[in-house]
Amino acid sequence: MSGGETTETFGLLLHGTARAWRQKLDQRLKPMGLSQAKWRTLMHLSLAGDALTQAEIAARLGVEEPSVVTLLHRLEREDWITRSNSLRDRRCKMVLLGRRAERVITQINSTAETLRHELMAGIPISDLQTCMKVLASIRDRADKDDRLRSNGEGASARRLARHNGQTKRGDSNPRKGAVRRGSK
Amino acid sequence: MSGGETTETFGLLLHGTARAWRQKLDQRLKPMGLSQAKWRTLMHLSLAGDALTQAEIAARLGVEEPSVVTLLHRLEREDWITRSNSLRDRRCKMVLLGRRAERVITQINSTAETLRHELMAGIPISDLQTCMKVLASIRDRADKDDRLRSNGEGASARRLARHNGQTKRGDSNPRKGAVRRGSK
DNA sequence: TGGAATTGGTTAGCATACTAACTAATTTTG
DNA sequence: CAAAATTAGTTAGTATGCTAACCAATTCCA
Repeated sequence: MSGGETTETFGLLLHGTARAWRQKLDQRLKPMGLSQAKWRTLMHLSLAGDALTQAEIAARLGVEEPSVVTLLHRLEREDWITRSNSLRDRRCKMVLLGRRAERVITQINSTAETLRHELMAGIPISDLQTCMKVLASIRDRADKDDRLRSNGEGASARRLARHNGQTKRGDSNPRKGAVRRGSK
Repeated sequence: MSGGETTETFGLLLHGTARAWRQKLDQRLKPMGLSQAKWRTLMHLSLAGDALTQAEIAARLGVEEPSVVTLLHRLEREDWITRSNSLRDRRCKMVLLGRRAERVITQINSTAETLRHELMAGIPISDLQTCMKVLASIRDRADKDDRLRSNGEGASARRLARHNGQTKRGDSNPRKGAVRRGSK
């Protein structure tokens, strides 16, 4: 290992911890027929208390829209949610919880809560808070756009799309013309 | 702050941070034709300094063997590695770095190193260490097997497959039927 | 007001990871 | 030693996520 010891391990540790957590949660929710992606979607819908558009869901989950398309397809196919066209805006589809989901939401939340408790039991609150501060700091930096560095153009406060507001991805996304292809 | 708030955010934060880090790394390595999964594989091969079997690679990466199969397929197709049958054990395939990989390994490592530096710049070492301690603690707990607790059955103290040793996964994998006697 | 840009959703194609079930080779054991 | 079990690798099928490219509706603005 070439680098500093501390920094070397951090990435692996962070990744490994998130992974272990996710897998454990998956493992416990699987008997209910739910993966983490599905559970998180249902949870956000439940928190919202109201129908959401797919774009809003994508923003809250922190994933791209095409990802939620298939995710919602699966959820719909399994009767967890329903989708209907918005009357306001004919582009939108409103997503809301189905009966089946409402019945198990609390159960699901308590499972997740129990796991959280188990995993963090005995860790001093202050350490936990320090850890969260560090993580938030790292995440904010990682979320920030590069290209302030490499690219000399305007690059003023581009988007910063936080994934908990409903800011969509107003990125430079020239869908139509002049795209670069053929890389690899 | 009372308990709920802290624990509520932690999972999301952990997940989001790991995710942001991963995406940033992917984004920077992509121009070199490498994703994180590929880069990590090459790094572990490089660290080993010698050929590894696929099972060893899976253990080091912390993924299942079927996952490395396709991963190595892609790496081989793109000339990053070569695979050959072992002379010792005709079941095994030995995997080793190709020329192409050797040439860029250092470059790859330095990219990752730079990113780490950027992301953690300005964070006090002591905070970082506290954070790592917390993460390690959580990960260890999440990796541990359940069913000592909730399940009253024999439970035969499974193993605890750490994903950094070379412990293989003698996991619950009853391929055919009815195995499970006191191995280990 | 009418074209241009933006936004919401979709499809297509790929990357990554999983479990289940299989084959082939080796090791364990009765 | 031969049967049984384990180990290494594979294939098949699925879940989850991504980017690129597209359509349709809406909004912006000259």
